[in-house]
Parts: sequence; C-alpha cells; structure tokens
Amino acid sequence: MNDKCEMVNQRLGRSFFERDTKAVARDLLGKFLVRKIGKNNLAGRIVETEAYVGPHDLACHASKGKTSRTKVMFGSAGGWYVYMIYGMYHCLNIVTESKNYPAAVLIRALEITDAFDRLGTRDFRLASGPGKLCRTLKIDKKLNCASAVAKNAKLYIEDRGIKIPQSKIVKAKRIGVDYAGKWKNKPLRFYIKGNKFVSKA
DNA sequence: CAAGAGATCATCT
DNA sequence: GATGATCTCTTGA
Repeated sequence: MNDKCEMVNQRLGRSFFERDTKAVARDLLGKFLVRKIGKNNLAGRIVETEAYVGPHDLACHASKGKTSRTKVMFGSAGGWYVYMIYGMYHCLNIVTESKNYPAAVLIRALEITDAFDRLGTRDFRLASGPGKLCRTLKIDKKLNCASAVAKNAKLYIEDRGIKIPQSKIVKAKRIGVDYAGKWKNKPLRFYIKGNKFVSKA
C-alpha cells in the first residue's frame, strides 16, 4: 500500500441501517455524511452519534406513540428523520431497524472534510453539534422522510474505508434527555476519543 | 472559565 | 398552554 491506494467510496445501503440501533450508532463513527447542494457537495466525517433505541426508550420521541411527527421512525431503515427543536435548530436522525419498529440514530457532530474552504471559514465548531451541523449542511424539514438509500438522495452516508478501532470509541450518556427517567443515564452516546469536533456538552 | 438566560416555534395536551 | 435530542450571548468571579 502506498499513499495513492484506491479510495473506495461505498454508499451505505439499507442493510447497514436495518440492524441493532446501538450497533448502527457505533458503526457510523468514521463514516462520511454527504450533502449534495446543486452541483456541489459538502461532506464531513461523523464523529459523534446517539442511539434512540425504540418505543420503550423514554428519550425516544416514538415512546409517545405513532404521530405525524414520529411516523417516519416507524418506516423503513435508511429514512431521514429531521425535526425542529427549540424553535430554531434542526436535528438529523437516520431511521434504523425493521419496518414498524421505531428507532433512530441522532447524528450529533461532524468533522467537515469536503469543500471546507467554500464555507469561508475553517472553524472546527462548524458542525460540532446537532443544530450546527444541520445549519452548515443546509438540512431542514424539507429532508424529513427522504431516504438516504434512494438512488437520487441529496443526503446520504458513505464508507471511505476508515475503520475506527473499538479503543478509540467512547460511550457516554446522552445529552439533554434529563426528563427520560431511568433512560437518561444509559450509555447510548458514542464519540471518537479526543476528537475536537465532538460537541462540547 | 462557569453559570444563566433568552431566542422562538412545532408538537402534543 | 407547556416544553424541548440546542446554541449563543452576557454576566461575574
């Protein structure tokens, strides 16, 4: 192997997401989120995620049942669940597990890689949080219910051959879910140890 | 540096 | 009518 070794940019398909939510959340670390805007691409490496594991998880929006907001989580794996929070930010999730089982992974932070310069700044905080990464990649409710595994997806996830070793992955409790009773402290947040693009909270 | 408050609206009661 | 899977700004030690 030399430094010209082939880059394999393999788009993740439905089978990747149609698995245990914790495994998907962990395995998404090191994958690349790609956002197509017109002819341009913005992309970044996923460095932080959280798992929302099902209807019994009191932090998962779907624990309140199937509503117009949560119905996308009951759909096929690989769907995007985008919602607005605190009246001004969006959060990006990808639906996991089998159809009719509501679960998803929140993508919390990215290390912007592609087209960093076009953003006009190289600030490492550009996508270091769920609201900020949506703002930077221009993700809003128009993408809610779209699919990351559709042929013409404008937002999808790529494997570029990077594998994060288990020893570099930190498990921690999720952020901002203190209302979730005994679920609030479960170690369902995953991030890359020592990575400065991880959110501060 | 840490702690606190305000912004602002979709969603559910 | 209350609240939230957040972020930024202000205050003060």
